Amino acid sequence: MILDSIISDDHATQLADMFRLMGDPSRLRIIYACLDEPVAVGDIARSLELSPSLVSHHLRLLRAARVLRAERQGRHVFYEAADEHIRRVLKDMAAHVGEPADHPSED
Amino acid sequence: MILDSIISDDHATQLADMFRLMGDPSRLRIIYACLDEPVAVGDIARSLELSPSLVSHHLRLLRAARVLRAERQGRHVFYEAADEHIRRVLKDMAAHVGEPADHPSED
DNA sequence: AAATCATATGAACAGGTATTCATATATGAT
DNA sequence: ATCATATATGAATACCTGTTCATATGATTT
Repeated sequence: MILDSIISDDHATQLADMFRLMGDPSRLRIIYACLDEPVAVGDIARSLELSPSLVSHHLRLLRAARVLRAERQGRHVFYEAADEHIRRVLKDMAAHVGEPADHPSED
Repeated sequence: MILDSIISDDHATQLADMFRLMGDPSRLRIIYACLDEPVAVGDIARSLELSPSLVSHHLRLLRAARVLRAERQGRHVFYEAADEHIRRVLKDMAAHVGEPADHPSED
C-alpha cells in the first residue's frame, strides 16, 4: 500500500523548522505581538515583559526564517509578519485549539 | 503604546504546544502520511522508514494533543487528521515555505 | 568628540526531547 | 492453551535549545 501524502525529507525539515519556531511560548507571543502592525523591539519586550536581549535573540531566528520582516527606522527596528500565510496559520491553529474536543475517547 | 494582538500566556502556551508537535521532521512526516486517509501504524512506519516504536511514541503525543485521532480495527490502529484546521494549517505553511523570498534583505 | 538610547551578539548553563532498545500488551489464528 | 502479528510503553542516552548575563554595535543628540 502506497501513501500519497508523503513529503520529501527536505520539505518536511523545512516545514518543521517553521513550526518549531512557533513552538515556543515566548516566540509565539512575539509573533502575535507584531502580527497586525510593525512594532519596535523595545515595545515588544515591554508589553510581553521579556528582556530585550531575549526578544532580540528570538527575533533573529524569526527574521532568518522569514516569519517576520524587519525595517529599521532611526534607532528603532520594527518587526511585522512577513506575509499572509503566517497570519492565517496562526488564526487556524487558534481556532483548532479553541475548539472543544469533538471526539470523546482521547487520552 | 498598547498592542492589540497580545494573547494570554495560557493561550500562547497551548498554541505553542501544538506547533512544537509539528516542529519535528519525523512527527511532521507522520502527520502528512495520514492527513488524507486513515493509515495503520505499521504502514506509516514502513513508508517513512521509521521504527514502529518511534512512530508509536510520536503518535501518542499527536493523539493526546488531538492533532490525530485513532481508530482500532482488528489488530491494526488507524490514524488520521483530527479535523480540517490541521489540514489547513499544514497547507498554508507549505505554501509559505514554498514561496521564494519576496523581501530581498533577509539574512 | 562623548554620552545615551536601542538593538544585537556570544558564551554558558539548565532543562527538555527525539531516538533506540528491551519489554509489555492486545488481537487474531492454529 | 500457544504462536505470531501489531502497537504500545519504560528507561536510558545523546543532542538540542531557551534563557540569562555581559558585552558589542548602531544611531542620535549635545
